[in-house]
Amino acid sequence: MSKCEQCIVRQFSSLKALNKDELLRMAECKTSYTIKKGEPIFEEGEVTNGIYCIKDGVCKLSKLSDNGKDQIVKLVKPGELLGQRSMISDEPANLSAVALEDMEVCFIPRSEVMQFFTQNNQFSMNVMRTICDDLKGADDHMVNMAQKTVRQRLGETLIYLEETFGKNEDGTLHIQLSREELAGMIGTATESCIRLLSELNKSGYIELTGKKITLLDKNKLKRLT
Amino acid sequence: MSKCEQCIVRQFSSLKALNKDELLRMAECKTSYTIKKGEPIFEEGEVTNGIYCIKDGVCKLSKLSDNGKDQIVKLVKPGELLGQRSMISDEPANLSAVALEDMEVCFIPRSEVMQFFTQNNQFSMNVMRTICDDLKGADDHMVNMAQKTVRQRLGETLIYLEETFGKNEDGTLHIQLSREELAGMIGTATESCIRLLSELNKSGYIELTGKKITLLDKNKLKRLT
DNA sequence: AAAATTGTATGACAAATATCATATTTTGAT
DNA sequence: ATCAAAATATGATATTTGTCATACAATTTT
Repeated sequence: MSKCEQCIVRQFSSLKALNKDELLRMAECKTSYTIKKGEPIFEEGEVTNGIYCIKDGVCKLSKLSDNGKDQIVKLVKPGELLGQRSMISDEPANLSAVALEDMEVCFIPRSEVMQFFTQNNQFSMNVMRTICDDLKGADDHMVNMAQKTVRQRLGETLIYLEETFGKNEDGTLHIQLSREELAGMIGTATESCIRLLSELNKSGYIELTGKKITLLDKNKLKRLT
Repeated sequence: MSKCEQCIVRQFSSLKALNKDELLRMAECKTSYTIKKGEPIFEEGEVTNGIYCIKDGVCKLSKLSDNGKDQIVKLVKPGELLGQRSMISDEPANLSAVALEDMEVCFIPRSEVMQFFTQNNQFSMNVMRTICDDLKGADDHMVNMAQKTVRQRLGETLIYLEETFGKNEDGTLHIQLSREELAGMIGTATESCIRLLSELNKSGYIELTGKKITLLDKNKLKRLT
C-alpha cells in the first residue's frame, strides 16, 4: 500500500487541501487499481460508492445516446478525480469511464470522502470549484455542439487535443484516439470524421501518417468554415 | 423591504436551509428588482457579485455563439437561484440571463452568501447538489445536441416545455417563446424551426393557433425520426 | 503464414438542414 | 386607425452530413 503523502498527482487535484492526518487515513482505506487500455473504470448507471483519483493514464467519459452512438463528454487526465458528481448527488454514474491508455487509479470510498467534506472546508471548496469548472465547460461544449459545424468542431477538437495532451518528438499528437472515438468527441458519424480528416490532409492543414496526426496550420484549423 | 421569512419561493431553493436569524440578515441586505419581459438580469461577461433568487417569472440563460446566434442553455423558474456558479468560481457570468416574462427577483450580495456558505453546512450542500444537477443536465443536453436530429430535439423540447411550465386552460403551452427563441433552444436556424413546426402541424402532432402551440400526440413527438 | 477480424478510406447517394429571397401576418408606435 | 417594423411563413436552392456499399490496410488469432 503506497503512501498518499508522497503521491505527486494529488497536488493537482482537490486532494491537495488534505492535511497529513487525513492523508494517512486515506492511504489506509484506498484501493489501487491497474486498468488496461479499453477497459472501463465504471459504467453509466453503475453505483460507484466513492471517487477515483487518476494517477496515470487518460480516460474518456462518455454516454450512450438513443441512436446507439457513444458520445464522449470529456477526457480526464492524471491528477483529476472521477465520480465526484455522482457521490455528491448520491446517484449512479451518469457517464461511463473507459481507459484510453493503460491507467493507474486509486479508489477512495464515499464514507471517507464525505468525512473530509465536512471536516475540511478547503477540500470541499476545491471540489465545488472543480464541479463549477465542469459545468462551465459543459455549457460551452453544448453551445459548440448546437451552433458549430462538424468541420469547425473537428478543427477545434484537434487543437484541444494538442494543447491538452501535447505532441510526440515527431510533432504528432501524443494522445491516440481511434477515428471512431474522435467522431464520438465531435458528435458525428465515423465516416464523416474520416472524410473530413482526409480533406484537411489534402488542404495541408494537417498531416496524416498512418494513424498519427500532425497539426500543420493551427490558425487555419481554428477558423474553419 | 419584504421579509424573506415569509417568501414562499425560498422553500424551493437552496435557501430553505437558512434559519430565522440568517433569513433576517438576508432580508436586510437583499435588493428587490422588477424586470420587464425582454430585459436582462445580467449579461455574459458581467461581474455579478452576488446571486439572484427568482420570485416570479421565467428567464432564459443563453450564450452568444461565434456565428452570431444566441444559444439558450437553460430556462429558469421561480424558486431557482441564478449566478451560483460565477459566485463560487469567482468569475464573470458565463451566460446572459434575460426575462421571458415580467419578473420579480431579489439580489443577495456575494459577501452575505459566502457567510451562509461557511456557517450553514446544509445550505452549502444544497447549493452543491443544485450545481451537480445542472452539470448532469448540461452533459445530457450536450449529448442530445451532438447526437439527435433537429426534428427530435424540437419534439423533445416541446414536451419539456409542456411538462415544465404547463398549459393554459385551452391546452396551449403556457410559456411563450418566439420562433427565434425556440430555435435558440433547439440549436437550429429560425426558418428550420418554423418549417418543422409547420410540418408537425400538418401531420397532426401539434396544433398551431397563431403563436400558440398545442401538443396533440406526445408519444409521437417523443419518437420523431 | 494464412485467415479472420477490426479499423480506415472512399464513392455514390439520400436525407437533413442552412441560406437567401420574398410574402404575409402581427405587433407596436405615432 | 395608420404606418413602420418585427415576426412568421414558405419557396427555391445550396450545402452539409449521414448512410450504405465496398475496398483496402492493419492487427490479431489460429
